[in-house]
Amino acid sequence: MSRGNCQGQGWWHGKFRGCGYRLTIGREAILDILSRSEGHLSAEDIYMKVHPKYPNVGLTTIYRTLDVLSSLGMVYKLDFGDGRARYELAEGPKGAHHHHHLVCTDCNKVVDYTDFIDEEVELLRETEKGLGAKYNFKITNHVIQFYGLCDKCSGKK
Amino acid sequence: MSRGNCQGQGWWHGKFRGCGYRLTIGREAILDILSRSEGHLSAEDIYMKVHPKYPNVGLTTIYRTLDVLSSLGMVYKLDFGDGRARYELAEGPKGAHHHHHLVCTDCNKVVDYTDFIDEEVELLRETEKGLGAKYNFKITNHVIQFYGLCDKCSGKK
DNA sequence: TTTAATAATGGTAACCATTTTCATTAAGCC
DNA sequence: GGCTTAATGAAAATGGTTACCATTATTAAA
Repeated sequence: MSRGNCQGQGWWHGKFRGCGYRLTIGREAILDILSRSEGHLSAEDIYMKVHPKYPNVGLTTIYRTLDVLSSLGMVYKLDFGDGRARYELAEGPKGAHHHHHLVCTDCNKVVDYTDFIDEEVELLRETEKGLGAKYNFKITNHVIQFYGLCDKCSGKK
Repeated sequence: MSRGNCQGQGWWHGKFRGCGYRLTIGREAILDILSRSEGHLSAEDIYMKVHPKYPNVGLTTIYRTLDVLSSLGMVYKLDFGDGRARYELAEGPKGAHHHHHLVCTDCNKVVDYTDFIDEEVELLRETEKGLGAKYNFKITNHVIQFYGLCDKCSGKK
């Protein structure tokens, strides 16, 4: 297999193998879907997209794979408060832009924003350091999200 | 019973009536529990605490009441990522301290912190204004939360 | 290549917090 | 007290996610 630089079989190949996981058809299909569709897909969304091409990849595998991916830090598991988790690929090899989310509570539209990101990230980093020390927490993650009504939905009613 | 000035029947009486809601035993019991127990209670937690005194207040009513309370802004509905919602009284008449949360992903312990709150709130306000204008969102809410391992849990294993 | 060890899979049933349904009860107003 | 209608509770339904388990695929060893 090629050297470590992510050419030829997807940059994730190495990551999987390095952690003792096997790179299977199903997993590859899921990663493929995630990387080709910019968005926040639910497990079922992914299932729907994978199924036509690979009809024998079950929903269970989708969930299991997303779990693995998220524990490897390759995928972010997002919660927009509508009762189903969404998943998005973490920064790839070339580092997709870090962003936060703005969620419409009516139509569930999600806007990725990067405005203020620098300030937010800086404050988060600072806060993490402070809180971690004060409360003896080993902070691994954070959520910052805004909820409201989008253009269209705030006009209704 | 006394006149309208919030003496003797709880400060929430007026708020309820003013919005066309009826003040019932169940609702009062729930508010009572929420205001007396500092914490983040799940619907079932509340049910458990209400039940001994008012055995005929059902879980359904708990859920429905929490919904009303949260739509009135009297209660915050929180999501710590463990599959069940938590509720806490919003600032009462004397204004409890605004705080954010630090959640242990292992034992689900939650720390309310107020450190950095001022900076956070200021940044949030700014961001809300900026994002609202740019994306035409009417922002009504935000979440800022940290996840990690608490003192005890990071020591295990 | 054959084989053995074990990781991964898919279908189904289970899980469990939350909602819905609907007939009954109780609040608030006269 | 009587009336209108919101509120209620019990049970059933819902729906995303997980557990179970027998089967299959992958890898390393022989």
